[in-house]
Amino acid sequence: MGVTRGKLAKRTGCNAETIRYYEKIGLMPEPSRSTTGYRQYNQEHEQRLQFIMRGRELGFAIEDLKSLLELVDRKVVSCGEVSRLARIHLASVHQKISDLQRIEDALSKTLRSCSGENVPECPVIDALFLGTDKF
Amino acid sequence: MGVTRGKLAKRTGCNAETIRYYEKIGLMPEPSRSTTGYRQYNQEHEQRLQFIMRGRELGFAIEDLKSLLELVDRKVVSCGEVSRLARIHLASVHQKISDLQRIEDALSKTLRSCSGENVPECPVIDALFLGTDKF
DNA sequence: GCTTGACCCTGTAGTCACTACAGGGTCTAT
DNA sequence: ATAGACCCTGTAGTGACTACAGGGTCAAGC
Repeated sequence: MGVTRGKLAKRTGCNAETIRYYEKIGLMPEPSRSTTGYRQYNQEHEQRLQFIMRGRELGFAIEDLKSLLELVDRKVVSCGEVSRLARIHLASVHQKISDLQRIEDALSKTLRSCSGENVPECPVIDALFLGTDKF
Repeated sequence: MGVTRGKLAKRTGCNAETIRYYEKIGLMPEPSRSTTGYRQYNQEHEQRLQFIMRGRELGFAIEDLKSLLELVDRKVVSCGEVSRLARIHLASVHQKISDLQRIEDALSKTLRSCSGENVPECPVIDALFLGTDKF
């Protein structure tokens, strides 16, 4: 009863080594073992792993997911606490986006003044060396 | 003649340990030393470090900066090659932004359906567990 | 029954770009 | 002379994995 690590990996799309890693850091519980020591995963493990994978896709840190899963495990899921964590995360995603947009802006401005030809004057290099006010 | 590592750190705003790290990985050259073994940095080192710092701020990877600085060192800076590297980097910044925007979208959509009150039904947790088509 | 190959186990080291010690030496000011 | 701020080296830690090395196990085919 129960699937091996490799099969769980295939079913979820998670790397098999990553599953072992999640167990090591306490994000996935230790599953039961076969007589020969093979891990045996059940439906609950699969759901939990998918929870983790969806959370990671949304950019939640491992620690965030630990907190969320702890709430689930203790069955004290309160929408208040969850939405607080999610809003904090949303704010940091927002911050990352605007940082990257600033970078994109500076880069594309500099590239626009670049001929792209094989001439030795390069505005990209100059901008990095001289620090124009673009950055 | 020349400033110590700590002083270069202060002048550039770079962490002093980071300067040592950049030397170790071959991004900064080994400077000359005082009789007692202290590193002595000059103007050229400072310019190079600022180049690196501006590049990092723009999200260039260390390896990218190595490539760019190699072109500079060999005095074969051709705008063609530089702009090629910069365009590749710009594309990856662009990709990151749109990934994050997708995440932002999914998160804020889910949060909108969340009351934020202390009720046990939480759409954020449900979304992670059940995998709604939002993600 | 034996072999082959695909799986599983463990622990450890590598990735990236730093950061933070520990355990020593040096420099400057009082 | 001594205190405190600096400098040196090497190493270990971060986050989130990934990739071995060196073994054991399982299922299929012959």
